[in-house]
Amino acid sequence: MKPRVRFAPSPTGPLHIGGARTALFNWLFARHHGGTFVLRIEDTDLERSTKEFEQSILDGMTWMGLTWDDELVYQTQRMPLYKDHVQKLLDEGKAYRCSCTPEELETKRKAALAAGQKPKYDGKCRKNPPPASTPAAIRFKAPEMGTTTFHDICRGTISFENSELDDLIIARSDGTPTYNFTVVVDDVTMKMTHIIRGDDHLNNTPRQVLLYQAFNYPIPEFAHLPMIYGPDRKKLSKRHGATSVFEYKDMGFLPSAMMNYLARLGWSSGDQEIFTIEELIEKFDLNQVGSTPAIFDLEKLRWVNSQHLAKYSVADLVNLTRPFLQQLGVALTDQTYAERAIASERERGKTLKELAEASAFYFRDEIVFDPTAAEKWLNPEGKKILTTLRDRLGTLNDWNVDVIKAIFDALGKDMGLKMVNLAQPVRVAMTGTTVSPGIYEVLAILGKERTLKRIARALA
RNA sequence: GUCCCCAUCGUCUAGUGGCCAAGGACACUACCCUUUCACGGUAGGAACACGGGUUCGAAUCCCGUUGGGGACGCCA
Repeated sequence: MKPRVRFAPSPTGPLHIGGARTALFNWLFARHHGGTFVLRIEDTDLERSTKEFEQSILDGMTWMGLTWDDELVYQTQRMPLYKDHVQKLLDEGKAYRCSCTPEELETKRKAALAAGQKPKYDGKCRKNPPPASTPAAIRFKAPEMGTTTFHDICRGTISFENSELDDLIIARSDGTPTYNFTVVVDDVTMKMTHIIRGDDHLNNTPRQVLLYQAFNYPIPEFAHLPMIYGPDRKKLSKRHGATSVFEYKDMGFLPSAMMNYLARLGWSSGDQEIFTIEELIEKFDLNQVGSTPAIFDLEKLRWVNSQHLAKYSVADLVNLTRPFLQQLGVALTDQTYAERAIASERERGKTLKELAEASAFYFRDEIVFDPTAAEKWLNPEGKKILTTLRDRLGTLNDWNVDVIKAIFDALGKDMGLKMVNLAQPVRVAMTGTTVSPGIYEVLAILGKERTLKRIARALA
């Protein structure tokens, strides 16, 4: 049987790293087995759900390359289905009306917590049902005794004492259904075979299993993925910095690298670190997913990104880098020039943004001098070197690495200088900084005209 | 507090009872390459949380302890 899996985000925020990882594992599982991956928008929280967030999540999925099958499913469009299911439980005496107010419940919850107890609904309305005229939420009548056990692909058998659970609300007093209820109704009616989701849902699972049983529905396979933590070992959140996938896009990470890195958080295939998307699909399966939480490591992501970057042709790299250069106020006009420039810098940036920043000097009419670098190298000694160099370079007809190197070699000998003392003032004059590709290469790419212009400006 | 989950280098992980005096990768350090910075190369430090079992044999199985996390909503 081909698996059917889903990713079920609620549109109350942009797609974040944790969600992207969950979506990725579902997607890889479906693609590996030739199954179906569907997207369900859990928008029953009318207060916080927005169309903007929904679009943002969809855009994030698209950017990551996580293509979904079938039509999008919206929970808000399935209200009749939930109503029927609620009614069914009510008719069968498996649910009851509850008129306890949220304030009342909150007070009891706080009291229980203060007394060191697990907050649980006390069953007031289960014993004394409110009159039909009063407004009420609907609660599921959960068994008070016994044990609920289910199987998890990542963790094996997990069981909870039913006495730990309470009668959860399945419909609010305004009639809208709640999460633990819709999830069960949807997963069953959408014929999901595997529920792959974050570890934080593990505690919800026994409640959901009880609902499956109440409806006499078959129970799917569960796989609770270990969570992703920040460096402080707490659930990844805003205070850990960038959490939205778009922030990573803006930092210059490639979707394939994000996929690769995220896949390796909790999953592995021998000693392999770098995977193409095709390899990921081919090799991924849930039985190689571990159960230990992982800490998000930006440095490793950068390295993975650099490995993916290395696979691109120079022409592709130019296109990839263009938007980041634009953001720096730099426009690429000459394709050949751009390719030579980017090619010279490609080993020097682990992200597209870093690559753009390192390459920007090639394209600026007036480079920006780093004060420390200028002070150190554009001193009288440096200027003397630049003056002499300008004169000698000016006589050249050919302009390539070989002839430029010859000029530097001769100049070094004539002035009795080590190459580093010769190269650095020129480097600062050309790039504004002390860091760049080989100086002959930089000059060769810049061309005679730009080179002489920049020397003149450094001398000014 | 209660319940549930987790526990191999700083980090991601390999390991499914003997092939492990624990392997790879990121990061770090040193050296090489070298006109700077990278890239690349070589070398190095660095882990089975602790205590009991089971077994001829345990990183691997069981129990406990400790530590960490998650959940305890008319949020999802």
